Amino acid sequence: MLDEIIAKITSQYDTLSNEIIEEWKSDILMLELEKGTQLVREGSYTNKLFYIYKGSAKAYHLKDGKAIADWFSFEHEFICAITGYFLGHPSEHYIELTEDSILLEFNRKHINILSNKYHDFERFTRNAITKIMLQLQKRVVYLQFSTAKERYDFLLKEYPKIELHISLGDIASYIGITQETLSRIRAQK
Amino acid sequence: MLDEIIAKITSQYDTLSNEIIEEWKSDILMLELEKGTQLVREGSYTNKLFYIYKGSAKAYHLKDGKAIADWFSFEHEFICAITGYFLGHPSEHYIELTEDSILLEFNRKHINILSNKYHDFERFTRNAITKIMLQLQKRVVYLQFSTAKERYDFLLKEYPKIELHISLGDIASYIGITQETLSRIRAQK
DNA sequence: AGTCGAATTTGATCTATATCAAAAGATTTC
DNA sequence: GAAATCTTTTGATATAGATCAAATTCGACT
Repeated sequence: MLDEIIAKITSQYDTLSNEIIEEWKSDILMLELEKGTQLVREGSYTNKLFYIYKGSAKAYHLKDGKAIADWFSFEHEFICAITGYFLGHPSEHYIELTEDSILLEFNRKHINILSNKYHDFERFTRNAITKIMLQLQKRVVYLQFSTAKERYDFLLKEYPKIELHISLGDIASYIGITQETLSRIRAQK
Repeated sequence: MLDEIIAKITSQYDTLSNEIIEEWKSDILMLELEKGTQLVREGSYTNKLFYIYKGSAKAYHLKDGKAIADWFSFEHEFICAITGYFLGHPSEHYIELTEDSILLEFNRKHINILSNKYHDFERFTRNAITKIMLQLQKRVVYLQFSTAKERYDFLLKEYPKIELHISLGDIASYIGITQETLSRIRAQK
């Protein structure tokens, strides 16, 4: 099963040689965890990167005591506590499963070792980061200047089935509006 | 002078061998252009990446006929029409110099050739993209849920001297508020 | 199946910021 | 250096969406 998942991951980016994949596999954890499990807590040092095989997860932070969603990850996507992972700072984010999930856990050190050792793996990580960067760029554009309804419509275009997996409150905070406002937008559809 | 600039760039990320630098130099254009010059226009295909050595530039797009700033770049920073460059789509952005500037122009094809040929160069580009990604992440956080004043304070912390280089209207659109609101925030300092 | 707690909806009110308009200041141009 | 143009400020008003509060619906657990 792990082979199958890795085949799926590499098909999304670049093909990697068997040699690289074998070495990579030696340090991957496969986890099956239930909804609500916290993978990362705010303030902790984290060097973990997750790949969702089944299920979904969210990264969020607290502002004035309220949870604000920062990143959702669904099947075949990565998620990490972004500043913690890339900068080595204590995490500003929590990561929590929003459904019962099967996921892979990678370790930053091991990823870096592989990136340094294999040019192909370095390219692979660059492509993964580029994808995250472009997703963030899209979010900036619609957070900058658009109405609550435009934000919601944009999100639905990106993730048509998000409602099946993520609660209204989390969706609202992700697009920068209150849950009451989102509820009213939904009502008039 | 080109050598000096390249030394500065690589010192910000990773050291590159002389061999790589020589090959890289063979396809770099150095430009001295005046304020207001448009480097990229909306709708055009663009495979150019710029590095600001002196001066500054902005990327912006039009929404309902109004210019909305997406990215500022100051001395020793990169700028490109992000979706055009990374996805090969017609550009959604304009890029324009906000001051008389000296800049380097790189070509995507050449960058990609170097990245494929040299592992060290691949790592260098990954680091540059990671930096852009982290900048975008920070912007998302403050655009998501903060008041006009919080956004402005945050921007000033990031770029204390931005006022010397960028007009009030551009700054306002960058943080997602109107210029009248920004003017009033400034007034009560 | 019924109970309890959480999530969502609905209602009433408030407020930060947008919008529209015009004046005041800067900067560029010939 | 006066005219023209662009940028910033100030004022008056409108409004999208926040906030506060309560009712309703949903879902998990015994």
